[in-house]
Amino acid sequence: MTSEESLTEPEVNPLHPPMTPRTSHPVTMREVAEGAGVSVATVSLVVNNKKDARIGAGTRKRVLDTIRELGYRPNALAKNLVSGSSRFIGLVADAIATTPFAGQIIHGAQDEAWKHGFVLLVANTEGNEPAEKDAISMMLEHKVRGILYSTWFHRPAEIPAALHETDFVLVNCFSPDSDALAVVPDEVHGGREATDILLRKGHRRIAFINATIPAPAKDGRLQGYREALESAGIAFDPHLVFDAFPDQEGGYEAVEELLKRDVTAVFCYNDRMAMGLYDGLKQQGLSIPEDMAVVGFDNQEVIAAHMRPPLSTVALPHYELGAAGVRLLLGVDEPAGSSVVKIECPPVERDSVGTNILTGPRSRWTSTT
Amino acid sequence: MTSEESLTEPEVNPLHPPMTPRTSHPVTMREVAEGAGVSVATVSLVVNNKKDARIGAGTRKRVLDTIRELGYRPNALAKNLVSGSSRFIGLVADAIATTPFAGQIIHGAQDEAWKHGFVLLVANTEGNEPAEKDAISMMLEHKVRGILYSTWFHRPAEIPAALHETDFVLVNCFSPDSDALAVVPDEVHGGREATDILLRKGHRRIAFINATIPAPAKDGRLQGYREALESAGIAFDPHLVFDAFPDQEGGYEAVEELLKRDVTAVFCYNDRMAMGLYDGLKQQGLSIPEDMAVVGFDNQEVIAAHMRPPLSTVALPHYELGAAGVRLLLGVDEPAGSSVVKIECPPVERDSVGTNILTGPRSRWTSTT
DNA sequence: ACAATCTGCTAAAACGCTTGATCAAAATTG
DNA sequence: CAATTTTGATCAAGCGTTTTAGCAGATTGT
Repeated sequence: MTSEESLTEPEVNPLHPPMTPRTSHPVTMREVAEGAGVSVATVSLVVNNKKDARIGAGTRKRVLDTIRELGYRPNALAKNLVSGSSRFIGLVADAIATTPFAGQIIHGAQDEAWKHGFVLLVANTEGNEPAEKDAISMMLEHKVRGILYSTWFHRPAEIPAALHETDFVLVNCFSPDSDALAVVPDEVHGGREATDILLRKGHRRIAFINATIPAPAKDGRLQGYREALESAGIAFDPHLVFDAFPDQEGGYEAVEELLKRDVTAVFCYNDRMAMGLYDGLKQQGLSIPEDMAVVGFDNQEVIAAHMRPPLSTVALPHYELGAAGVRLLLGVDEPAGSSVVKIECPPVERDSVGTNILTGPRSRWTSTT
Repeated sequence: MTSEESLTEPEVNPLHPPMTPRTSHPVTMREVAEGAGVSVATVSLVVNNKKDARIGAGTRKRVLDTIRELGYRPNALAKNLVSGSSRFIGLVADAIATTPFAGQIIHGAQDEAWKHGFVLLVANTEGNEPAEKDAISMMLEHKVRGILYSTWFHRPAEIPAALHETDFVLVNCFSPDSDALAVVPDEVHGGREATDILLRKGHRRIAFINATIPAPAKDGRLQGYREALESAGIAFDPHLVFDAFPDQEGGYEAVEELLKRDVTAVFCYNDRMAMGLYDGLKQQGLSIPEDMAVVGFDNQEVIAAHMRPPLSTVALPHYELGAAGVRLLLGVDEPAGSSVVKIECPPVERDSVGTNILTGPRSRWTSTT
């Protein structure tokens, strides 16, 4: 190599593979600056087009062009470093996989986070302690804006100590002995909605098959059932309420008990139970909703919408839980009153409740999904 | 300020709120260094306990203690900045929520990523173009190690241009016109497994109700069905194969056609179809598996395991898809031969196929989940 | 015509961490 | 005991940004 390398014009040479420098290491702001013949500061100002920055039209264009030419992408890591705070929100779930529900929580959280310029960092712990600790550590190390700690079914939860090192919101669970922010489904309201569906059809004797296992849902839905009856001026008959294991088997087996009750309608603790109940009823030669109107709970799309007839139910607002969790975390929503925010469970009417038993088949309540 | 500020003893003063500095801004390495009376370099060496770094036992302990005292957490952002590469893996999904399946992909990916010290950045695009572009951009800006691009059902997919700016792997989809790395379920193998379940029970005339809509699954499963028959020395009878819409309704309505076929067993394109089929069969007074053995496909836990009787099916390996995707991305696995890796679909036997129709009720194949 | 103002841009210090080069002191050698 | 090696720890540069302060030249006001 001879010394006079600067013989060539110092004009912008056809630098880099003309477009998309895919193989090479990422293009930095400095390279853009050099390419455009300006300082990095200028590039930064253009990139973020700061309102009060005074940049000449020509320069701006030159920078923008160079950016396009080089395929520059800002480095979020560096950006976060200097700004001190990252745009991450952590989501710790105890069962991403076990259930379709978790997906909805993630979805809601991710949408809402995105809306505010944040991205989701997810970790699955499959309920195991050390994994959970690791997950939280990792998130803290990434300086997340905060953490959503979610469970796949509504329940009380212990708050992992590390969570206190950052902002956090419990999603689908709550802490009985602290006033941590939490978002949970409004079980009582849901129970009322479920019962109301049947009441609106004119049913007066409505059974409620509750779960055998203790849970906020168990108590809440029962209370909702009672409240709905009361509002309708119907006396609560304890005889119409009994327990079964909350799955298909349980529902199937509950049929015998149910038929002793002399009711025209039944509210099942969940959709799976209703699914089993369907089988049992059909086996008895009974038809739904003519012989027995049925509503479930959970709105498990895969089953509820496609049973024969499609099952009326009440939806668990998982999407909303995730979204509300993020809003609470970011302070977009303020918790009113209690630190536990309750989200309504919207009713979903399908054919399993038929038409109004009083006004006949022309009821306007029937809907198909 | 007078000049003699160093009057106070330079000994470690009781700095900071004794423990867990929750309110204040995060503790940095420099604060630890000051606290322990060493340089940041030393702290760094201790934190990462570098093998070849020579640190005195005393110093090490002092640093470690200070770290604990102050509640120091390394800043992953800064760490990544200097090292150039982040420990992120992006997961772009077209439908986190619509289906329970996506959850499994996330789960598998997250477990595997974690295993290699990576964390998952998830983004849901709900199939819409701009969201997808944004998601990918965001991931590129975070300098992810690579991106998993996943779809909720197995299908050909177009590769978003931006993906080429980093390493990526298609999950549950593939690019017909490029040799991009991809992981998909082995539909053919699955079809064979499904058919084999029935063959093992001694069935010879087996119907296959395929989907009406075109998909890799449609062709693959059919081919698997044919291969299985062939291996068993049974001639393929096109009359035994017909199409139905792949949901409960479709299955229900397919019963009529099915019963014209004079078969003892049926392989349904998916579980939902099988679910409808159950209803139809029962309504005809037929019982499963005595009058008709049934296998489905997908192993949708919510339904398959809890139908009456529990449905034999073939599982879509979503968890494995996610995990294999990550391995492929990180180069842990090398694709053998084709750039499209096929994952086996394991059979899941339940009671819907009953006992061997030839050897009677003592078959060892029956299993309950 | 000269100060005051405005315009367009740059220098340089952070941000929290890693790491190769150094360096002083202590331990080992011949 | 001087020369060498080892040990223990520090310096300082750098990762890719943002941002404050500031500087030169152009434009205005009087």
